[in-house]
Amino acid sequence: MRCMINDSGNMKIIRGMPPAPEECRTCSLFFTSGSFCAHLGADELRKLNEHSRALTLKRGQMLDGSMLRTWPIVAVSAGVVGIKHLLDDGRSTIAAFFMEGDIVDLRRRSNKMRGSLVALTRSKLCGLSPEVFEEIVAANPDARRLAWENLREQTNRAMDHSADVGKKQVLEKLASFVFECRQRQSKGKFPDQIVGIPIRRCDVAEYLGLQPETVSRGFRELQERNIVKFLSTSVIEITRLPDLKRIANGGQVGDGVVRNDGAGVKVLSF
Amino acid sequence: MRCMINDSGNMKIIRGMPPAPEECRTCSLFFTSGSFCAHLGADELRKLNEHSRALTLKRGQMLDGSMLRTWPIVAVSAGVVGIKHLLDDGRSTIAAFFMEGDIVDLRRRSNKMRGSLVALTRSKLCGLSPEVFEEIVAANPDARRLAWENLREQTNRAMDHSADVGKKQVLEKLASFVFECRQRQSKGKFPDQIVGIPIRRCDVAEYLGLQPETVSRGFRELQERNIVKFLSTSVIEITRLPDLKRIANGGQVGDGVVRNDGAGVKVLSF
DNA sequence: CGATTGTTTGATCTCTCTCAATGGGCGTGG
DNA sequence: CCACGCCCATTGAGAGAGATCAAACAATCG
Repeated sequence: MRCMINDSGNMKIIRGMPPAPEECRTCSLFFTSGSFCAHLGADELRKLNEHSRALTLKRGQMLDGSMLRTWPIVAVSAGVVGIKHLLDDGRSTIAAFFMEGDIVDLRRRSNKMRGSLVALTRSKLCGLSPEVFEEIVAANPDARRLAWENLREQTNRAMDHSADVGKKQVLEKLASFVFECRQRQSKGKFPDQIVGIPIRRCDVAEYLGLQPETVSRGFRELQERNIVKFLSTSVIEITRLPDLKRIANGGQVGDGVVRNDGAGVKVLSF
Repeated sequence: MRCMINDSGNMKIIRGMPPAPEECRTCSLFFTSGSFCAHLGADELRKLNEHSRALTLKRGQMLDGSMLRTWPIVAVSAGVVGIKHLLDDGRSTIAAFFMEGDIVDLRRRSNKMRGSLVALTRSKLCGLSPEVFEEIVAANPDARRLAWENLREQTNRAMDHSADVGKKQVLEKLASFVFECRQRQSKGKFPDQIVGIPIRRCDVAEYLGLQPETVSRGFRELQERNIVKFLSTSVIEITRLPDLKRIANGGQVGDGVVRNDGAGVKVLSF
């Protein structure tokens, strides 16, 4: 890293290095320690920035094919974007979603891209030049490691998600989703047991392969069982973490009313 | 590439280079032009081989945690392996499957691995040393590009698959699955309209989030509609490619009996 | 503040799962 | 080489979970 943040929140450039480009210095990725950009030298950053394009998307806006051909690699600096697949009869699915720090590489070998990148909230992206990106990845081991880890993480998440939507029950899907949100939300944003749902109900539904109505009913049931509590539409508190975990793993769990917890054995009724 | 295959099928080492290790010379990956190993120099190959471990798995065998900690990166040289997720109540899901040429990187950042690698057919694997792998990827741009492409392809497949299992209908899942098999089967193995199903029905079911019975019924319906024809349990012929494609894309399609194709308009009955 | 979009609730229906039983294929062992 | 046994694939009938439809309510945005 060529820059540091001091206690008063100001950035301090390590002297002797040329400064990072203005656009980057105001970008959250520049400061996020786990992010690709934070591991670049000022010279690399400048070159990447010169061949980048900042994009601001409103919810619902979509990066179409021509855009993606020019900017197939996109870094997310704020908001949530998703890969949306459309079916002929209008049904649509969100195959994955990406948040701050994710680098989405939409280049695809032979077959055409299925799905397109859609903003699920107002979001800020940075389209990166594939050539410069490759160049940096070749030269900078740190950046390479991070890019590889990021992509691998996306693969793992996508595979986990496949399993989640494949295993059928609604409550299980929702519980897994809550944990996915918890794991991905930036540290320190909320206490551990508070989870922000970064996307709307209908997007949750499309992500989990459900109907919005079903999502609503499922969340309601979790709340009625005292496993979670909705502080607002998009912020929930996990009140019974073990139960939620058990549900996410496919284990049965009761209505939250403990009949007998004397010997660690809970007799549960339905 | 440091080696070539001549017309009579024999391998010819380009002179001046040390020969590749014996184990590699008998491995299919050594010859497959799109594979990682085929793009390594003999010296790289030898070093990788020295720190590798060949594994032969029978159907059902699983690479457990301790194995995966030592060999988190695995190249598949024959057969089919899958990532299997188990739920507390016994349900299981195949989140993804891998075939010849795939490099499966099971290293995972913070959270523990969900799911484990299981052989879906008798298969041959090669556990690679992460250190040597990294070293090669750093030094060899060709290898880096291939490894990256392979991983990205896995990500894309996993995301497509999420969408497939999320969008509900059985026939659509099966149609998509047939296309996935077709796309992934090695070129020249079958004519274009013939697709081999490399895994068993029950694995297809677990992969698509269905029950084996439902898979069976679905395939039967596709055959009754004259869209596909089963040459054997594991080999199918696509008889109406456009219809199968339409189904895979979520469009409605009739019973295969064309009522009126005069003006390109098909009136379909159900 | 009004219009639009998103969320929740209830009633009904349909698709897929479940359970049970039969049939076929493949490998094993004689 | 053939017969046996096991596992897998298939078929059918019934049940349940989630989808669908319709409508009221809440939230967001210009």
